[in-house]
Amino acid sequence: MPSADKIAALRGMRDVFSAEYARQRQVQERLERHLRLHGYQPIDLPILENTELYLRKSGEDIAARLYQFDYRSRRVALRPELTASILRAYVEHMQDEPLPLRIQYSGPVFRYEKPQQNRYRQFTLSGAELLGAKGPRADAEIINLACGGLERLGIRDYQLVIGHSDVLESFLQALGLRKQLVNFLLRNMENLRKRGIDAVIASLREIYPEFESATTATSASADGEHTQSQRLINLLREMTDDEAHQAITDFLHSLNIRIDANREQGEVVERLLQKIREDQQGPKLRVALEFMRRLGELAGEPTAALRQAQALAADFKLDGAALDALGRTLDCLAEYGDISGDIELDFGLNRGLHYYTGLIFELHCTLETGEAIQICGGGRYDNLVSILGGGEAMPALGFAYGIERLASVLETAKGAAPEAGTVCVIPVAEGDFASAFAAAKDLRARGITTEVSIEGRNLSRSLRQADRRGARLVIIIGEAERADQSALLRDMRSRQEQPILQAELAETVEELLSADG
RNA sequence: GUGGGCGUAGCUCAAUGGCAGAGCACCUGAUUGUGGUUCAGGCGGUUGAGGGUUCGAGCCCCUUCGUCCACCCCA
Repeated sequence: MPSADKIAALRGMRDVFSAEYARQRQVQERLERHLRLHGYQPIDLPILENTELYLRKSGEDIAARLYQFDYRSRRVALRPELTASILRAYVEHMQDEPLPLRIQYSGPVFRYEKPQQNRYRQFTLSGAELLGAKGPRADAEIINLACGGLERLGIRDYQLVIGHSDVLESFLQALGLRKQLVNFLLRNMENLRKRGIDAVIASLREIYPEFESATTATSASADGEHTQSQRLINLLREMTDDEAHQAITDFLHSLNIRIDANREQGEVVERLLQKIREDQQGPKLRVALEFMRRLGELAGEPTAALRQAQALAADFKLDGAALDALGRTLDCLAEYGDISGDIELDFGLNRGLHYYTGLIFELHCTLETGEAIQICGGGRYDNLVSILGGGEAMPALGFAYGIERLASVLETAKGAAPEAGTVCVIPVAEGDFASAFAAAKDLRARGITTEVSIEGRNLSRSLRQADRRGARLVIIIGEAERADQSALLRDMRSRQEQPILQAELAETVEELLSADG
């Protein structure tokens, strides 16, 4: 028979086999129990959602990695995470529940990224969300819960990294930077830390050429301060976006100027306005970058890092509310007294999902290769409910573990092989299958894993197969047994066998197996 | 998106430019009702695809597809 081209699994998708499968399930089950013991109720959510759910606030990089498509004129997407779905479900069905609400979930998610070691396009997230709770107590509960799950799995050697997105974001906003620019900077904290300010500016120019003038070191228009157009520009700068927009539109109208019909008038005005405002972004941008550089250096032991951050905040005349809250969270966390991993503060920490509004944290483990691997991420997202159309804003936070990664961390520690067929029933001839199936049924009813050999090989081969597949006991039913409704029960370890009435088979097998322990 | 590695039997992989091989798996027999071993044999290939160089290409060159890994980012 001519064989057609082989169909392989899609890139980034994985087949999970016996030992690894068992390990992943075990991890999932233990975590579910752990979270349940803390009052987090499991719920199940759709894998397919309206694409819009992920576009509202997840951030561009998530959007770019979405598996999304049109299906019968609807935009749908495979979920890249579950927090958005949880909140969607909350807004849709759970707004009358008493708060705080504790929920857990587990299931596959999809992200179209380049696959590599410990990174796949489909993977499993298990997580918890604490809805309707604010303040350091709630923050500490979630962190402690996330760490507790690791301990529950026997992982005591891990690193907890805590950050706070408000410290940087509120500073950038207070500076009066354009929103686009703020978002860009938030995304590039890591970049700045690794490659320096120049690299960030270069990348800014590449992505947003309209900020070109803001990124050049010297301002060319310094001596144009008193020209009439400059006065007009200064006036516009003092207005809000809406006011300025209206002013320009009215101005053009009053002069009876018509704008090229190919372009939306509003768009032209918008661009003009943007151009006018960029010029003043330069100095602010430099202050922002300097602040980021210094903030990014603050990482390490919590008390010291926090003190340095407070000093930095004072230097830049920043109110330290976020830092105080962080300090209280750390105090609350200490009260639990069961964090056995290393704790580190990192003010440069910033996560890919852009809906975080306060606390953010990650858990890392070390693989046997010595390589660090992130196995959990989470944080606070107080405005996500209102973004998703909830009646009123609600404080909320949560975290999620990457199950495959957790399992790979445990792989080194303990690799319990899954049990294969415990009992194998071998019918010798065609006429013996009915009896064999009946015997197997009895055994399974008692919870004993049983396979029936259906290959139709001779007895020698069948026994060999049963043995190689790890059978503990073999039941042979053939011509000799047929007459008196018996079966031959063979112990594969002791190589001893005894005839047993088929009616008594299940009970005898159960006794033998329980004697094994 | 950037940079590497690898595509050879069902699977894992060998093969200084010179007869395409091994292990595992599968099948048969030694053994027609007694297993992990052993032995004998068998099945199995357009060397990812297409083009080029050469007397000769699995090997060198170009193109393309697939895949793994690193950077980026993340779980």
